[in-house]
Amino acid sequence: MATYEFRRIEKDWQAYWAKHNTFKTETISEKEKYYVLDMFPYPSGAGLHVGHPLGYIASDIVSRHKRHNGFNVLHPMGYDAFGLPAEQYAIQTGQHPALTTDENIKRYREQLDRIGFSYDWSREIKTCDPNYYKWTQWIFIQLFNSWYNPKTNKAENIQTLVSIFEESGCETEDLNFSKEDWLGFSEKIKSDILLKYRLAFLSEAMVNWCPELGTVLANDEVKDGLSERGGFPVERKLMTQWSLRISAYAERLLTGLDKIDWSESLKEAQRNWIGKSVGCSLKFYSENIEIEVFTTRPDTIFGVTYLAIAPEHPSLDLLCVNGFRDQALEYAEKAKNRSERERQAEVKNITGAFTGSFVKHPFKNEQIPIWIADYVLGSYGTGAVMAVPAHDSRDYSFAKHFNLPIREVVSGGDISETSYDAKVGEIINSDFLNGLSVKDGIKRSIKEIESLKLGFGKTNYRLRDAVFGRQRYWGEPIPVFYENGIPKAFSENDLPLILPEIDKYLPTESGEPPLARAANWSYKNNPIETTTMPGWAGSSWYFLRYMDPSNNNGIASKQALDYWKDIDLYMGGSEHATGHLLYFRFWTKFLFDIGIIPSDEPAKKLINQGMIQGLSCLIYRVNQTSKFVSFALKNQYETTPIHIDIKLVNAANEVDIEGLKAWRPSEFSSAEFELENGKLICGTEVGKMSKRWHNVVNPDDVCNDYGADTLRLYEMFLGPLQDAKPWSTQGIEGVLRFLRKFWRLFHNNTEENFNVSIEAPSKAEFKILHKTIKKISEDIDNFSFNTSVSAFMVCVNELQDLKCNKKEILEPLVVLLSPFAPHIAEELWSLCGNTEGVSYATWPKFQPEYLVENEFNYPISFNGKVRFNLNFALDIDNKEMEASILNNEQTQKYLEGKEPKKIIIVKGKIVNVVL
RNA sequence: GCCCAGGUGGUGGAAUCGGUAGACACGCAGGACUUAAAAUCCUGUGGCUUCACGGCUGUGCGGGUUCAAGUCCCGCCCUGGGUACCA
Repeated sequence: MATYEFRRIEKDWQAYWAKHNTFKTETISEKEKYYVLDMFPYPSGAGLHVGHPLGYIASDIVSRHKRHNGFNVLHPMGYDAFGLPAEQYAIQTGQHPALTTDENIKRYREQLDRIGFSYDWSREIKTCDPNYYKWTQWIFIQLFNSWYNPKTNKAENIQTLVSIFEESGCETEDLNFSKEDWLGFSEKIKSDILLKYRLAFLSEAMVNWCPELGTVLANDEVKDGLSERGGFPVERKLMTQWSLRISAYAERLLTGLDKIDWSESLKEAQRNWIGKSVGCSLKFYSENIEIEVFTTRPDTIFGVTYLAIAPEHPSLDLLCVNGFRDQALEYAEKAKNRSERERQAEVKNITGAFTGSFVKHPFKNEQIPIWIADYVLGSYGTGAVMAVPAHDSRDYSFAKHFNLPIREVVSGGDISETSYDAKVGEIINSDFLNGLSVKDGIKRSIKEIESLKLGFGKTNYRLRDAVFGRQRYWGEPIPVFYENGIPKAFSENDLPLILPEIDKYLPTESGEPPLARAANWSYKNNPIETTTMPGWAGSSWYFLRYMDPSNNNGIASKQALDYWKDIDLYMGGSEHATGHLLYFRFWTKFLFDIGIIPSDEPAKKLINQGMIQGLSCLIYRVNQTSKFVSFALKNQYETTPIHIDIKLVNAANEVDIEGLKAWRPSEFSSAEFELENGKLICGTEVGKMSKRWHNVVNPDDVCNDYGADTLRLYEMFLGPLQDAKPWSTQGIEGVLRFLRKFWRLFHNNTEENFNVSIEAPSKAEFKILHKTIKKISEDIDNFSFNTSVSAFMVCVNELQDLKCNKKEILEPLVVLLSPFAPHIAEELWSLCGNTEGVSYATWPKFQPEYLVENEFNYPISFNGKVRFNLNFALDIDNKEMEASILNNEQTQKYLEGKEPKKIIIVKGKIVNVVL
C-alpha cells in the first residue's frame, strides 16, 4: 500500500519554494510589516544538532502565520562568521579561516534547507563578507567620531565637544583647562584629551588577558576566571586597548528595559549586569591624606569604624607608615598578585593589613584607621570604602576577625551575632541624623556632606566599558591608523579595510597580533591598527542589514530602515543576556542618537527558547584495567565513566559491543566486558549536546527517518518553548502517526486514493473546525506551540470518529497546519485542487456561532466534591435549576436528609451544594 | 548569599480568569485483523480499596483565605538558571 511519502513530498515542495522564490520579501510594501528574527548561528564544524532548530521552528511558525494573515514578513537568516574556532583550525592546519567558514556555512545551509524554513535567502548575510564588514567598520568610525553629551543625554559628533573646548575650556574632576589652553595644546595633547570622550577610544586599562588564547577578552567572555571559549585561565593585565564607552549608556540601557517585552529573568540579568547603585562620594582627610570613598549608605556615617582600601589603591604607598609599612606593603603585593580566580575561590578567607594611617571622621572628633583589604575591589567605585561593620556583612566579618569596633547606628537588628544590613529602621547614636528613617537619613546626610564640600550625591554602575580590540586574525580590522602616534579614523570612502592575507595566523615573534605580519599594512604611509574587532561587533547591528542587505550607500536605505524599524519578534538563547543582547541594544541606541535609525530599541519582543539537552551514554572502566562493567555492577569496583557514542546504544540502554569495538578499536577491541544478564548496560546523563560527549543528534537523520514535518511538530510538542528539555525520540512516533491520520482523512481512510467530498458539513463537523481555528490562533499568539500540536491531534481524532472527509472542513485545516508542517500542507492543498501554493492562503476566520451551546452538562458538587453531572439549558432560571437539583434522586442521597445551607450556581461551569 | 524561573501519573506535559486535576502523546497491559511481521484499529491505564456499584485519597511540605485552591496568602524544603566580596 502506498503511504504518506514524506521524503518525496518534502523534497518536491522544497524545490518548489526555491524555484518560485516563495519567501522573497518586498523591501517596501503597502502591507503592514512584521520582522521575525532568529539569532544567527556561528557556523561551527560540527554542523547543526537537533537543539538548533527549536527556536528556528518556532519563529518559522510565527512567520508563516503572519504571512497567512496578510503581513509583509521579513524572516532572514545569516551567519556570525568571524570567530575563534576557524582561526584555531587555521593555526593547526594552515587552512584559511575563510575556507573553513565557507565549508561550514554550506553544510549549515543544507541542513537548514531540509527542515523547510521559510527564510528569504536572497537576504543572507555573513559578517566576514567585506560588503558587510565595511559597515561594521563604518559604525566604528561613527563611534570614534562621537562623544556622549550628558547635557543632551545623547551621542553627538565630537566636533560639538571641540567647539565647547574652544569656547569655554573644560573644568571637570580630571581635566581643567581654559579655552586659551586648548588652543595652545599640541595636536597630540588634544587627541589624548578627546580620547577620554570618544565612544570608541584607546586607553590604558586593566584588561582580561588570556595567555593561552593570546588575546584580551570582554567581561562577559570570562566566566569564573576562565575564558568562555576554551576554558583557559584569565589574568588581569594593564594594556593599551581599544574600548567602547558602553558605560555612557548605562542609564538608558537600564530604563529602556521597561518598554520592551523580554522575559523578566533576562531583564533582571541585564539589570544586575548594569548594576546601578545610588549613593554618594565622600572624602576623608588627615593632614596629608585625602581618601575618597563611594557609599550607598551615607546614613550610617556615624557607624564608620575604619576605612578599607583595595590592594591596588593608588595612594597605598603614601598611606603605609612607620612600624606597619613593610608588613602592609607585603600584604598588598601578595593580594594583588593573586589571580581573580584565587580571590574568588577564597572569598571566605578574611585577610587584611593595617596601614598605620588614620583619617578624621567628618562629623566628629575621632581618628579612623585605614586598612588594606582584598574584599575591596580596585576596579569599582573609588577602590576604597567606609566600613560600617554593624550594617554591612563584609565589614562585620572583617571587624570581627581583626577585633575592630562595631557601632550600631540603625535600630532593628541584633548586632551581637550578625550585621543588620536592611534599609529599614530608625537611626540612632548619630547626632543630627538621630530619629530619622534610613531613607530620610540618606537624603539628610548627603545634604550635609554636600554643604561641607566633602562629597556629593553620585550614582555608580557596575557596567564596565567594553574592550574592543582582539589580538587575533579572524575578525574585522579596526579602521584606524597612527599618524605620528596619533590615532586617526580612516576616511569613510576608503572602506572596507580588507582583512589582509598573512603567512601564519600566529602572533609575531615580538608578540604583536597576527595582522602585524601583513605586508604593507599601512594607510597613506602610516601604520594601521593591528588588533581586530571582537566576535560581537558584527552581531551588534546585523538585524539592520537584513532590511536592505546589498545597499552600497549605507547600512540600509533610509526607506527600508523607516519601514522595518525594529524586530517584532527576536528568538534566541538566554546565554547572550549580558553579551550580544546588551551590545546590540547599545549600538541601536547609538545609531538612533546619530539619526541613522528610527528606533532606540532593536527588539520589541524577545523569546528565549530553552536548550535541548543531550542524553549521554556512559560505560564504566575499572580503574587501571581494560575491563568494562555493566551499569548495575559499577559500584563493586573503582570505576571511571567513559562517554560513548549514543548510536551504539538502544532504547533499553543496551550497548552494541561489536559496534563499540569497531567505533574505537584501539580502546575496545581487546577489552574485557563484565555483563549483567548477558548485556552491557550503560548509564545515562543529561547535559549539553556536544561532539565532545558523543551525544549529538543530527536533524538530517531525523528528517530521513521521520520527515521534516514530523521533526518540526515533534520539537514543538516536546513542551513549552522556553523550557530546557533533554532530547529523546520517545514519542516522535506519535507525531508521525498523527500526520498519517491527517493524511488518511483526505484519502478515504486508506493512504492511497485522494478522496474529499464537497458535501456540506454537519454542525458537529463545523464545531470541530472552529474550535480548532480558535485554539490554534490563540496558541500561536501565546507561543504555546506544544498545545497547538495537541489541539491538532484532538481535531483529527474527532474528525476520524465522524469519518469526515468534507472539503469545507479539511481545506481550512490544511492552512492551519501549514505553519507547523508546511510540506504535507502544500501537498494536500494542491491535491485539493489549488494551483497557488498554500503559503499565502488566507488564515481561516473563526466564527463563534458554531461554538454556541444551549445546554451544559453541569458537574454537581457537594462541599466542593463533584459527585455526578446533570444537563441544563444555559438560559435556565437559577431558581428552576435549584429546584430540579434538589428534587434529583442522587442529590437526596448526598444530602443525607440535611437541608443545604446554600446552592452556588456558576453559569456554564459548576454547581456547588453547601451542606 | 542575592536575583529569576520552576516542583502535577511510569515518562514528556495539559488545566490561559479560583470552578470536573491528569487534555494530548509516549510507555505499558489486553484484544481485533494477519500464516507471520509491520502498519492500523479497539479497550484499559494516578494511588489505595471493592466481585461490582462505589468509596477514600491525590498537584514538593506545613498552615491559612474561600461555597470551591495545582491556581490566591504566610512559612519552609528541593531543583534549574543567572550573579557575586559592586560598598
